[in-house]
Amino acid sequence: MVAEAIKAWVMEQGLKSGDRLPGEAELIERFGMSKGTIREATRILEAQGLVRTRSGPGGGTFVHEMSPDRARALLSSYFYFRDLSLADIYQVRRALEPEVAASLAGKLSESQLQQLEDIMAGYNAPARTAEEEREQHIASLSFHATLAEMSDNPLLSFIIAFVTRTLSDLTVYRKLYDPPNHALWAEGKTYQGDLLRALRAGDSDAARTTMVAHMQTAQALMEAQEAEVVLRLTV
Amino acid sequence: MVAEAIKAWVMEQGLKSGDRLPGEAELIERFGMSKGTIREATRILEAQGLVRTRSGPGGGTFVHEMSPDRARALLSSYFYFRDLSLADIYQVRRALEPEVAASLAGKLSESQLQQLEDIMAGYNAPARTAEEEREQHIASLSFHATLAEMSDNPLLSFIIAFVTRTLSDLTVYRKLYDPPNHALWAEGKTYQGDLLRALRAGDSDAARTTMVAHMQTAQALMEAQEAEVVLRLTV
DNA sequence: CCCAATTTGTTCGTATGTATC
DNA sequence: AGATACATACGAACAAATTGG
Repeated sequence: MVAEAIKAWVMEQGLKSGDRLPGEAELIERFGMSKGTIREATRILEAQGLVRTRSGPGGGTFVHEMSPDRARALLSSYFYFRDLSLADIYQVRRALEPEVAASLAGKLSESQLQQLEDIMAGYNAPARTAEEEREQHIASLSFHATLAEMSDNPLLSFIIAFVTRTLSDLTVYRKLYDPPNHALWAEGKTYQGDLLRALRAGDSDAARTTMVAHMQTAQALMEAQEAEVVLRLTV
Repeated sequence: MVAEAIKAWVMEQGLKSGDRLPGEAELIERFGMSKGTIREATRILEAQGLVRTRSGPGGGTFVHEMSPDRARALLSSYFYFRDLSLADIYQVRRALEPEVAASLAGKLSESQLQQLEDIMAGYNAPARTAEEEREQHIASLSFHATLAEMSDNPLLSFIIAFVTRTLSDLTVYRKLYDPPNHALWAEGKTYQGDLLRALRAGDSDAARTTMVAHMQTAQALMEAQEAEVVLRLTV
């Protein structure tokens, strides 16, 4: 396939992000294909997020560093036909997030800690409507994604961002925020406060055990809501 | 973009894997675009692994369930510009693999256990050439990918398959198998034997602690090799 | 503000390849 | 073998976007 050939050529040339590929005319000549075929090939590379094209003078096709969001979207379509359960997702969260918390204890700048506190401030007051409840639920998940982004491990950051985003989608899609479960929810917020204190104090063990407890609470909360939804649907 | 429109239409229709999309002619009519543009769109969907096309009568474009390997390849290109270190990869492995081992203890059929033993048999005898060492290294990683596939958690399976494959690539690319480090390597094999016994016995705690120890050994092995490589290159 | 040059984007007509009946 | 139904490929013309004078 032509796209593969172009991709191989680009890697062989050692092109970096931002570098320009030859224009359509030159690619046609170099690979001996018609314009339409070359265009299909560049579209394929674009769909894979490897390249981006602009028209106009100075335009063309450029090597592009895939955004985390694009990678997440591509991976999502892999799981489109594979149904992930809450238990599946939380098995991964329970294993990874305590590890992240422990590794970041004492390593965060004051502005980073402040950023996390700002997110928490978004759900200090109890939600009164289902709408508010949904927003707070999402914000609380973004707390975890933000924390993961502060890790200098890009693999770990990506996985946790992916997992929390998937959980957000599930929450909204299946309305897992309604009805509100205030008791467990408040307990979850307490854990996040404890976690922040441990991170600031540089107490790695406390951060880990707090996160473990938080994950258990969150999973219990979500699974209770899920059971509730099923009940509502079947009765 | 047309590809997005088609994708949305497919999801709206609730088409499942194997279902046929309208032919080019009908797509042209339905989306009001020319042949070439429609073709580019289907190529984009094909590149994302959502669709596959066949020529001939009864051919056409079909909804397709993305293969794990395709998903892995797409995700790999995300990390192409982001350099993953051994420490990054092992931070994830150390957190996830013991969890997998614990959750599978006592749950595997005899034929699954046999499959794992067969893989181990491939590196019973010590390697004598660098070539053999490389093959054994890869086989030992496939032991972990195979174990992960036995989990009924598709998210966990995918992540571990991705991580072990990335590690294989790194190993080959940076020749981390040469020179052989027999002492640590033998120790790693012992752990895998212990692990199999724990899995067969259904001892979940033993499986977990064995895997933890194995991960530590493996990371130490790999990092020692990495240091060795750097030394050879700089001296 | 408009014009001209450059480069991708789209269309149409036609021809070829490929698999099924 | 031949007809049919479909994707694949080519080429030439035209459209749209962007930049610089």
